[in-house]
Amino acid sequence: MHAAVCALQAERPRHAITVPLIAQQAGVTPSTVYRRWGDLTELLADVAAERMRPDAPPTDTGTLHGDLCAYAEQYLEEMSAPTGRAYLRDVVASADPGRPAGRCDTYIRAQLEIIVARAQGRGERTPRVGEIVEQVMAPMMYGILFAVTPIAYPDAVRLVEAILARSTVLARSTVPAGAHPAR
Amino acid sequence: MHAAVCALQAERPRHAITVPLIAQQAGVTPSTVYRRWGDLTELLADVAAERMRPDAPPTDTGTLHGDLCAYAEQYLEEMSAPTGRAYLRDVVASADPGRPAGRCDTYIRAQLEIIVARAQGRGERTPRVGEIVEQVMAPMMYGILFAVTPIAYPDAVRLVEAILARSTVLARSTVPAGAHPAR
DNA sequence: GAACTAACGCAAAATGTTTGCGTTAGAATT
DNA sequence: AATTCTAACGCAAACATTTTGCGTTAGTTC
Repeated sequence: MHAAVCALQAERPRHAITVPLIAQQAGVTPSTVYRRWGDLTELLADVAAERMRPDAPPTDTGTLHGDLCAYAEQYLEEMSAPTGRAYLRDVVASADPGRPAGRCDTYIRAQLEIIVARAQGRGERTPRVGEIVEQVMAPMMYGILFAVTPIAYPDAVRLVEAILARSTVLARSTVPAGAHPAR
Repeated sequence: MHAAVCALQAERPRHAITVPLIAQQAGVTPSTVYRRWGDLTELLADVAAERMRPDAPPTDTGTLHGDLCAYAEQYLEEMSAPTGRAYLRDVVASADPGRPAGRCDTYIRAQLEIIVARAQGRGERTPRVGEIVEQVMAPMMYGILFAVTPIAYPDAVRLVEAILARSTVLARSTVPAGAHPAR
């Protein structure tokens, strides 16, 4: 079923995708879709959330700075494109208590968790995952979904460097100078 | 027409609102609605964006800290409620080039502009509006739209105090000590 | 092995959406 | 002031989608 939706999304604009079409593509009747998902909105939200599930751990560049930049930039590139924005819209549009949007949040945190754990394993000082979500991912999401002047590649780097600079400053005031590299 | 939508939203769940219903409430025919807005999604997005237009300047508490807290808390209270979340969803769901979501961003920045200008008029040092959007409003939006553990009242205060603390720190390194109060 | 459950297909009914055509009200032009 | 033009609307028919009742089937439990 998810495959059917993806196939149609690849060849038609969003507003031209209907439940009967999906049903036909998937070889079932529309009533099956309606009974399982309720309506088109929920189905698309479910598919979009599933598509956002990471298929691999974030790339390991050797430094926290590199890992965060790579992750943020890849996410931005994916979600600021028309296709990605449509996924985000579909995910947010759902009013389901199953909360496809919540799954996105979970996926993001899981990836960041890996990056942070790796950095700590290398002895790097790191912000908490919640802080990264708040100060890097959230502004990017806002930029993608709301901002009139769209957010761009360098902004992602700036956000990452800002939070790293802050955690360094904080660190300097709580641990002896020189206990860890400047970045 | 907007009044008709609001009236229906006040007495029915979101999924029970249809174009023919709105048309009847507004005393027009459905075709009028379809021709003007295209579909229900766009109409709801338009109405939701309009409802977010501020009807008054932000309350003046006498300090930047107080103004920002008041604004952030009022916004959070409004948008984290089921009704407000529905507005946000409707706004984001639109794929219109007219970008109802962009209007929200504009409204927010306009209100923050007022708060910042007032603070500067009092001689307070302030973050830029863009920074406040990025570090206070964006995390709140993310919390409302995505987070599994919902964002709450104290978080808004924390976000405001964090950005003010940062701008104070920055200030200390670029202007003579004592040139402005600690907060 | 029989009863139960959940999910599905089918088809009809209900509801929502699109479109062509005629009308009207207001603005612009002469 | 009369005329033309335009944009928006109502109406109604054609069309598409959504909902629902009923019968069937596959898988599960007792």
